[in-house]
Amino acid sequence: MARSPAPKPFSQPLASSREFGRDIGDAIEDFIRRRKKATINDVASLARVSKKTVSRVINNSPSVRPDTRDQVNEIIARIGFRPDPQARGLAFRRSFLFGLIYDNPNATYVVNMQMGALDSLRGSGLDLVVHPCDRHADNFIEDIREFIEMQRLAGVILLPPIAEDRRLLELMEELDTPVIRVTARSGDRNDPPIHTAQIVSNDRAGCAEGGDHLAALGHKRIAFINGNPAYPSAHERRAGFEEGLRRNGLEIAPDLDEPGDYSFDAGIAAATRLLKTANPPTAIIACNDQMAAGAYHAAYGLGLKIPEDVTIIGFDDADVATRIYPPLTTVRLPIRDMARTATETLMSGEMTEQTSIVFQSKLIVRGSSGQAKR
Amino acid sequence: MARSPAPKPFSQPLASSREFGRDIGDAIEDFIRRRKKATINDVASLARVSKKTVSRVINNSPSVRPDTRDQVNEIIARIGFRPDPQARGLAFRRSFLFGLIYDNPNATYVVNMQMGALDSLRGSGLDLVVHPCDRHADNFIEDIREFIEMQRLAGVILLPPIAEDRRLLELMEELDTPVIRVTARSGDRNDPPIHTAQIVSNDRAGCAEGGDHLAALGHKRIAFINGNPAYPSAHERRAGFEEGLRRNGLEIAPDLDEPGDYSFDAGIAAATRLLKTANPPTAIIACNDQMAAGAYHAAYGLGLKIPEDVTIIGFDDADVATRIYPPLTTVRLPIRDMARTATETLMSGEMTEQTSIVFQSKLIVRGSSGQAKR
DNA sequence: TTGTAGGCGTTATCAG
DNA sequence: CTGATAACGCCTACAA
Repeated sequence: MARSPAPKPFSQPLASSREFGRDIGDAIEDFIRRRKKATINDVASLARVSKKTVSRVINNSPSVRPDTRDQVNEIIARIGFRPDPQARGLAFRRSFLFGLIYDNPNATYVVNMQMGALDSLRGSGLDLVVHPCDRHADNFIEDIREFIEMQRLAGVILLPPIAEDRRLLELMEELDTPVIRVTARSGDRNDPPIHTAQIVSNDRAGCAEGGDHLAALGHKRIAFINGNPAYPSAHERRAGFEEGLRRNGLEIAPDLDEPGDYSFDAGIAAATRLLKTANPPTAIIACNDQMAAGAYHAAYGLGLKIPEDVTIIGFDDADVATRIYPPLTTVRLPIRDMARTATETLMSGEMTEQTSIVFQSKLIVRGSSGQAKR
Repeated sequence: MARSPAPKPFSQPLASSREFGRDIGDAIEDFIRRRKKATINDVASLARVSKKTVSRVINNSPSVRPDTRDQVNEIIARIGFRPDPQARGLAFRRSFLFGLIYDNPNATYVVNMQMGALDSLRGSGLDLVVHPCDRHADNFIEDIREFIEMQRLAGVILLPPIAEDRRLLELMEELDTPVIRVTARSGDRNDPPIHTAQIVSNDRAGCAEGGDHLAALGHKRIAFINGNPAYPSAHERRAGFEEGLRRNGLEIAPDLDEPGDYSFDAGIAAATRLLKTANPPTAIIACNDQMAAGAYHAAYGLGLKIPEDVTIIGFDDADVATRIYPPLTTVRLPIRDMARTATETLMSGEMTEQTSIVFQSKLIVRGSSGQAKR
């Protein structure tokens, strides 16, 4: 996976106040008047240097005499030259585009990731191409291969859950395009090692805080609605909650342990079963906010009050967490920050297979959690 | 705004089972074995034709003899040649990227638009570059200009509210890049005409249905929480609701007419004021779902029940509409369909300044609306 | 219908 | 440090 460092994106040089000979000044005025898109040739002839020298300036080559550089930069600023990414890309065999690839149904999550990536991309001359995909489609891998190869992406960001997909990681290894994965930390499961830089979220930390929180509120009969077990995040979150409960002498009630799949409907179904049992829980932990919202519906549908009759906790701190009533106690991940860091790491070109930056999750206490009545 | 039609994106030819001479077959096998990215030159030499002929096949030029075309396509399929968008773009002076430009805080809306656009782009060889922006930033216009000019976008899709921005429309007119705007129909307001193709949503139709709906439920004391008046959509929606009420002999109670700005917090504030009045409304119309969710919070905060004590209606049918309890009666816009159509229209190249495709909104009745008690 | 020469705007090579 | 010349992969113009 040895990779040449990405070419440095273009950055606008500051205009200097250097003086030009009268003739050159006129030539520049002429040029500006024509209002045509400037090319490297225009800069070269106006600056009386070769294209290659201009190219060197553009790419911050150290082997340019300072005054030559200044002169070129002056012209560039004056005529408003911007190198064409297409032409540069053709020569570099690499575009000035980052690809964001995902198969994630959570709109808020995706948009936050996009925003974070764009935060870091802004002003760099790079742009973001989004590529949702369907990991269950027959051409899943081929579709992505084509996307990356055709666009000759400068970098790729993979979001969960496909960032865990073996087939995809193999593809990335083959493609020789810088990649970074965003993923939930897979603590102690013994998967084969992954040779890709990653931004990992420590889902456990915040979940454990959730366990503490429930203990502090006096809850003893605690239910759990699991996430989709196909995703590492589901295991991580569960492990986190269990750890938090265990260190307080508590546990998930074995008879109140429901499967789920991260969907709103699964949340309704699971919570309905839980709340209809003879000895219902005083608190329900849902593996994400969507299912927590489902639990609200189940509770309200049964005429229960939140948090008086049942405490509910979620995970994600998605928009929905504050929209449902009462606002949901949940665990927040710094999504946008993660995306920023992922993008910056990718841009820096200084990452290795070992690169792994961890972000901590944390509990946000809101109105859905209350004192246990029993 | 005269524009040359966009070059047709590349589409994969079907592999045929044509027979090759032994030597050519070998050459192909050799090529495939080398596993290097194929170029137009490879195809040309293997097919024993000139690059230009291959180019014609790629671009579906009619002036290629059918059997020549087949032969070239056969080679293309066999060696897996895909034309390089960068090189094509350089020659065409136009990239194979569509830009989606917006300044919209609604994640669901944005993602739906992206999905719709990508639905239509899929398999076309075009990709989508997303470009959120800040219409209040100093460099708002320049930022977008640079984005479009540098990437030489093949097309641009503008979403509301910036699709209404005069400065931006002037820029687009100047830039000579195909654009399509997505916007709320501005019925009878006498703005200067807009010279850009547009996909318009008829927000009124569904809102009027909302008025009918409230009338049918016997509501008479009806409150309104307005959207941000800076957006045409706010006026359109209001006009729609008013029309629906009026044709049933009803109106928005003059003393229950609250300003708003589409934000959740504004919804809470306005609804709180409304519900605390001496003679509160039996129904509240909110200009979007976020504010409707805010109204839920206000109602619940005051110990009221929905819909027993107050009926609430929103607009958008955003995710949140089904997550809050009870599910919200709201007006749905076919966002994704609109994005698909916008994209297809842009791809077809057959649009004019006059192009204007209207999508109807419609009422979705859910649990938040009930019979008026008074 | 097909091919040749040249160009799109940039960078790589390798001399000076 | 700088520059001429040849790519990069494809398309347009003009010929044949």
